[in-house]
Amino acid sequence: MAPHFIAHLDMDAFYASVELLRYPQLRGRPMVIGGRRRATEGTVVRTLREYSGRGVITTATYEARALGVHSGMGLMKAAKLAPDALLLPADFDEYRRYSRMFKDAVRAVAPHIEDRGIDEIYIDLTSLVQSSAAEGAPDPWARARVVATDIQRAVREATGLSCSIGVTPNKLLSKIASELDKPGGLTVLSEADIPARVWPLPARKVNGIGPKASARLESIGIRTVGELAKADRALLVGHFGKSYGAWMHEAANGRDERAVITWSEPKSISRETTFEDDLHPVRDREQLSRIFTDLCVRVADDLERKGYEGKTIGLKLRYDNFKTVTRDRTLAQPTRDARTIRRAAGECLKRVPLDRRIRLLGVRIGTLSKPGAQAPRDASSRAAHTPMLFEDRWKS
DNA sequence: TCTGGGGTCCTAGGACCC
DNA sequence: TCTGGGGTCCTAGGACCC
Repeated sequence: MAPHFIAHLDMDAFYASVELLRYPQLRGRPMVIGGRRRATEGTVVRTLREYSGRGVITTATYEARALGVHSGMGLMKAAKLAPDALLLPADFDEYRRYSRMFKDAVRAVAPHIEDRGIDEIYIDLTSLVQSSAAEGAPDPWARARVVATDIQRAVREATGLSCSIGVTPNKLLSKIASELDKPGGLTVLSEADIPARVWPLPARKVNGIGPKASARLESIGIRTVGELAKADRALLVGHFGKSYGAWMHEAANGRDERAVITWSEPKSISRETTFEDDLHPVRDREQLSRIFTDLCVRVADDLERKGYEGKTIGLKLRYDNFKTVTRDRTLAQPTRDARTIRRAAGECLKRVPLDRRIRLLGVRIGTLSKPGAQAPRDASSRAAHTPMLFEDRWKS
C-alpha cells in the first residue's frame, strides 16, 4: 500500500500567543491565561498573586512553564509557584478569530484538514506529496518536509503566530511527533524512526492513554511506549479489556489506520458553569433557579444558531466534594425550545440527591438532528409515554 | 483556598422487539 | 413452563481530549 503523509499541526501556547500580539510589551515575561474576567474591567493584566477565586490555567507561556505551572493547574496553586507571573482572562472570541485565520491559511496550502479543536488540526498531505514528485526531491519524506515548511510559513504570515508540526505515516504518530520539538518545531518521522524516537517516550504521550491508564500500566511495570509495544498482548487485554488492550498494543507499535475526516456532525451541545462559591440547594434555590434557566436558554440559543434540535436532555451536577452526577431524559420529539428543555432538565433534577452544596450545574442536549429533516425512524414508543410532571424543583 | 468548559467515545445493564 | 440469540434504545458513569 502506498504510504500516507499525515501532519499534525499544533499552535504554540495558542491563547497566550494571541494575547502577546495585543500586548507585545509583555513578551518574555511568564504569563498564564485563565480565570474569570473581573466584573470591574479596570486593570486587565494582573499577577497571579493578586488573584483569588476558582479557575484553572488554560495556557501558560514557555517562560511560565519553566516555573512549573501548566495548563489544567488550579490558579491558586499556580500562584504559589509563580506569584509574579502575569494573569490574563481568556478572550475566546479573539482566539476563535485567530483559529479561523490559521486554519484558512493552512487550507490555502493543503485543503484536506481535520479540526481537532481551537488550536490543532490534522492535515492529509498525501496527494500534495505525490503531485510534487515531478518537480521536487526524489525522497517523498523530504517533499513532505517542504510542504510542512510552507504551511508553517503561511500560518506565520497570516497570523503572526508560530506552530509545531509533526509529519508521519499516521495521525497517532504525527500527534506525538508535533510535540517533540516545540515551539516552532517540524518533526518528520517515517516507520523506521519509531524505535529511536517514539519508544523512549512515556506511554502517557500516546493520545488516548490518560492518567488512569498510564498509572495502571506503571503498576504492571510498563512505563514507556517501547515497553508497551513489546508487552504481551494477552496481558494487556487481560488488564484493559479486549478493545482497549488490543488498541494500546497497536498504538504503541505505531499502527493507526484512522483517516483524516474533514467534517462530522456534532453529537451534543452543552453549557455548564462552576459557581464562585458553592451554592446551597435550598437556601440558594432562587439563584440556582435563575442560573438553571439561563443555561437552558443558552443551550436553546446554541441550537438555534447552529441549526439543530435535540431529543435527549441532560442535567449535570457537581457537589462540593467534586462528585459528579448526571441524569438524562429522552423526549418523544426533538426540540430547540428553551422552555421544553427547562422542563425536561427540571425532571432530571428531581432524580438527583440534593443533600450537599453544589459546585457546578450543567445542561446538555444530545441526539441532535436538523429540523425539517426526516427524523430517524424510531419504532419504539417508550419515549412517548412520559411520566407525570412532579412539582418543579427550582421552579422557573 | 486544589480541580474550567466544551466535547467524544466506551461500557454495561435493563427494556423491549423480532 | 425454562428457555434462544441478536439487535436497538435508554440511562449513568467514566476516561480522555483540547
